[in-house]
Amino acid sequence: MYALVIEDNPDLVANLYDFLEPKGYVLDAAYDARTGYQYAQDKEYDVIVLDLTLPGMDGLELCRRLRDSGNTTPVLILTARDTLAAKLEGFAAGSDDYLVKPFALQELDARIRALVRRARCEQRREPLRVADLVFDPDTLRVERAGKPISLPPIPLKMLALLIRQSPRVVPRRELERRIWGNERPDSDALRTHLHVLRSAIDKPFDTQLLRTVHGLGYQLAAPDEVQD
Amino acid sequence: MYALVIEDNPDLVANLYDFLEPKGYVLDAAYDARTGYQYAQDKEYDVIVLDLTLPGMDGLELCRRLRDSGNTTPVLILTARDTLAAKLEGFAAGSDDYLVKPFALQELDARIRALVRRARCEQRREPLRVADLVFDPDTLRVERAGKPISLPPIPLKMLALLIRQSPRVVPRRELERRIWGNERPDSDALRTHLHVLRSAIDKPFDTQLLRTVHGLGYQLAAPDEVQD
DNA sequence: TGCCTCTTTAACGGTTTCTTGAGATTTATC
DNA sequence: GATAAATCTCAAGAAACCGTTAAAGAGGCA
Repeated sequence: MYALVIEDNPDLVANLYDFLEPKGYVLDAAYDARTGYQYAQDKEYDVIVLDLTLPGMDGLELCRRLRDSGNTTPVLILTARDTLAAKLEGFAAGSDDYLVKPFALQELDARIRALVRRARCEQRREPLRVADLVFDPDTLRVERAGKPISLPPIPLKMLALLIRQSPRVVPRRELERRIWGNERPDSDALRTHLHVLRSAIDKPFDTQLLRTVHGLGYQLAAPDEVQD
Repeated sequence: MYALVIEDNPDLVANLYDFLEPKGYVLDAAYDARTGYQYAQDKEYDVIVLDLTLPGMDGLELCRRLRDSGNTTPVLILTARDTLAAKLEGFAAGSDDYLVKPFALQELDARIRALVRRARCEQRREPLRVADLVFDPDTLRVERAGKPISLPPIPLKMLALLIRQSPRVVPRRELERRIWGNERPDSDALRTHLHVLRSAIDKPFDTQLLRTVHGLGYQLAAPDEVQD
């Protein structure tokens, strides 16, 4: 789980590292608002933990800007301001949760997990479809036009990611991160796996579902949803 | 917005009605756990507000059973138990938020809204529009007057920025900063990209949407939104 | 051990996109 | 109107990106 901590108190950040990393989090920390905003825009996180009193920019302003720019990563505000008005402002700025200092690290962990569980929207248990392509997340079976298709693990994972997001254009970086996490290969292996996936699900058929959006990412969608 | 309140204190329930219904909620109330569980299974709610101390069954147990039976409706726990252990138990049972009594009704409202926003998985974001120009932030599709338009990444990003801010005049510096961060190119490349964007979305049509405000910046707006 | 599949790395050619710079045009100001 | 500053337009070389293929590691399994 990837989390971005935007907080200017180094002691608190150190605490978070100590407590959360053993639990499987991968943390990035930003000590001022500008850096935090930049990180949030450049990388994909599962959650952003945000302090409100920051050098550079108000935390609320940061949250608003993220939302304005289309970023939907869950935001948990962590602050000493405990007035009702402050909380309401926090939610109005587009945050998802508001935790008042001092707080228990375990509660923070629990709240983050609850948030991420929600935000991933993975409740779907029925087969997913795009045009005549079907993917069953339970059995991991893939078929197109009734014909079963077998895929190696990585291309299968890519398909799962893409079909869940369909017809969204999934940025290349996001795909890489969801597949390899932090230790992505040195080379551009994504292209090769994508080629395998494409050969399996598109090549034998005449309508193409997996499209490349040059410089941006990949998109799995029925032709009538995209039309050029 | 449909909410189910499972709570045995009639005064509190009455308060919730008074406060939430004018805000557009439609409330169902259950005064014991068994009834609450029944309601939750029979109808679809946007959110369930759950007290923990209930006649019939423990609130946590109710929450667990809901989750076990595949119900993914957001659950907000509302209780007087404010120990850390109780909170952790609440989240472990599958709830999404935990609010300790006494609480402000406005905070409850804010938290419910945040939850519902998430749970609806509105990752299918609404297309943005200015006059007959449409931009879909998910699929990155751009069209004007029904005709699809294809754009390179940077002009596309500029369009995304401008259309989100419409009809604000966005200063040139701000555009540059949002696109390149701090390492902007040496030359004035912005103009070229702007030119590409303009050729694509304005040139083939007779009303001009992307205006230059000399000395200040650029503005994307329908003609009737601008004062000359 | 030997065969198999999967993953990674590397290289090529083709394509799209980005930057740069220079000349033409517009706008503000006097 | 004239002038300076800001902006627009355009084309060409540089850089980045993409699809494809091949071959070298890595690991499972008989």
